Amino acid sequence: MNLSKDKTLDLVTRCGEGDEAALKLFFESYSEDIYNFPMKIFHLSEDDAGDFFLYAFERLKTGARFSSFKGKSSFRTWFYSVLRNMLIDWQRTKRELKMTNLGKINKEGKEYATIEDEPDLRPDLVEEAQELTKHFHQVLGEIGVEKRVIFKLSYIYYLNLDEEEIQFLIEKTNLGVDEIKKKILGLRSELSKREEENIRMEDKITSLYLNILELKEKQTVTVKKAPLLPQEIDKTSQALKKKYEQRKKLLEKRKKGHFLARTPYREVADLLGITEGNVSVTLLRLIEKIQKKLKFSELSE
DNA sequence: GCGTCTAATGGTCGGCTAAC
DNA sequence: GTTAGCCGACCATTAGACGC
Repeated sequence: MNLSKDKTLDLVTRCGEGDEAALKLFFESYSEDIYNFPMKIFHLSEDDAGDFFLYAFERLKTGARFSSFKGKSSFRTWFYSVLRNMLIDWQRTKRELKMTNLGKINKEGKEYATIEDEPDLRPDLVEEAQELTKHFHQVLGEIGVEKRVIFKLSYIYYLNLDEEEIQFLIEKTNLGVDEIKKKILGLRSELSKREEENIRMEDKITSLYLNILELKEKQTVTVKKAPLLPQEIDKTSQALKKKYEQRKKLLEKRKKGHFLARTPYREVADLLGITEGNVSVTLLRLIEKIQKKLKFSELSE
């Protein structure tokens, strides 16, 4: 459904006031956009898009978010920014749930999500993520301590070393506990810069998508004036092509896992006194092994 | 068969400059 | 201010050899 600018502004204002009829009409008009958003911009699967839809719905249904729309930009531009921020929050929540047990309990004794200080209304998803975390650590625990340390050091930004692993590092490096902790803190600090850069790249992907939408709109308008402005059409087409290529490159990088804050092999190799090639090959085989085990257990359930 | 290592290769990044 | 192109340095991956 395409509403006029005035009608959209009126609808959004009423949603901001918590008007139930307006909220109902809003979801009737924009459900499809919310659902398609993660697939179009972040190339997520339909399953993930469904999960994100529920996440977004829970956060939009009160109408409180709409009060920040002042009509300075087009509603769609504003709305996509809101969805983009929500999607980043959702992905972070998912990632944290997969890596660690949240362990945060509210006054009523319920677990809550880390991003927003409110109860998590999707217990099924929480349970599923916790199960996966448990499984992942179980599989990791079956690997020898040396390999496990290589793996955890490589992803030290997201994982913690247990006592056995720290003891192994002490013996292997002849460093004291404090020195090892200092080293790990140093690595995490460096990696946090990389994580910030990753978030910046996610923002860039969204911004490119919005640019593409604007250019497409411009192209439609210009084509209507053709053949008077053929050069203008050509210019817009070229700009559009360029934006598509930039976005494609970033999406490919993300697909290859370049948006993960992984410790450089050199750091891991130096600390353990092994070669970088050794780290690389060990990590590659470990990842294959872990994936195989996780897939096998999924199939056997 | 598995693990480790090395050398070669390909890919990426950062700095610089020029053009728009 | 942004983008593209170039180049050298650095990093990650891979193939192949070797030992257990």
